[in-house]
Amino acid sequence: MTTKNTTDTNETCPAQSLLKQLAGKYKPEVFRLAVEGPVRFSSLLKQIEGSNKQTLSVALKELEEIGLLDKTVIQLKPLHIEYNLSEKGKSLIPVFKQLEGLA
Amino acid sequence: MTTKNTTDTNETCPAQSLLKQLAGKYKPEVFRLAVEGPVRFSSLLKQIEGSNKQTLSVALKELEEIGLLDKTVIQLKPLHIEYNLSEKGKSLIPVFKQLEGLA
DNA sequence: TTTTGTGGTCATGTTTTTCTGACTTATTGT
DNA sequence: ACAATAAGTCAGAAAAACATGACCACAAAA
Repeated sequence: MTTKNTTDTNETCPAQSLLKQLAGKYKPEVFRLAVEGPVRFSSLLKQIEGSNKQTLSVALKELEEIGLLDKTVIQLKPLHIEYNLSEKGKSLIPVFKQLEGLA
Repeated sequence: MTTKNTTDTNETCPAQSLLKQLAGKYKPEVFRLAVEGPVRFSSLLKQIEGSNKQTLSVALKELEEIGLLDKTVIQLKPLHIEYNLSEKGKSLIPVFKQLEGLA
């Protein structure tokens, strides 16, 4: 495993980790939908063809963890949760735009 | 029930595939080095810590396939091959720059 | 002649990611 | 009472990505 560095972050390339985190299944899709407005778990499940709970759940959790989405409990009574693009998330919009232009 | 679909082409998001193709192991790293000048198989293997032939080989092949790198045989006698950033590849530089700024 | 270097492929493992189906807590609808 | 919706979790299986070591052709150096 070539363990040679004290800090275990062999990240010579800054884009590497971010890129990996963004590329996960459904993530670009979720991001794109979140740009248009708040998104919800069950709606995403229906909107994203072939998606499944587990993967979507992990995708949302990770997008939240890296600070691109904010999770908000809107109501407890009929449980209602929303995910919104954070400021950091918004700062990624131009990157996506460029990417889409090249795809 | 994860909605069964007749047509199996679920590419609603244009950034999706490109993002996935860029995020593979060593790929951002290779890209970054290719920005600085032509890169070669064996040099990359040494430069990229913990890299292995197989994965690197696949990475180069895929970067070539999606048209980001151009492969050139420089010499046959002592076999010498170079990979250079293509025009499409160069057009991705600003995207990477932005990504690095946010990472 | 054996080793070194370039640029890989191939078969086989291991690891990570993704998928499936069952289950949960709580509320509203029939 | 029973089913449905919301927003998930959990265990296990399948698929995709990644790593390892052997091997190949060819050339040059020791």
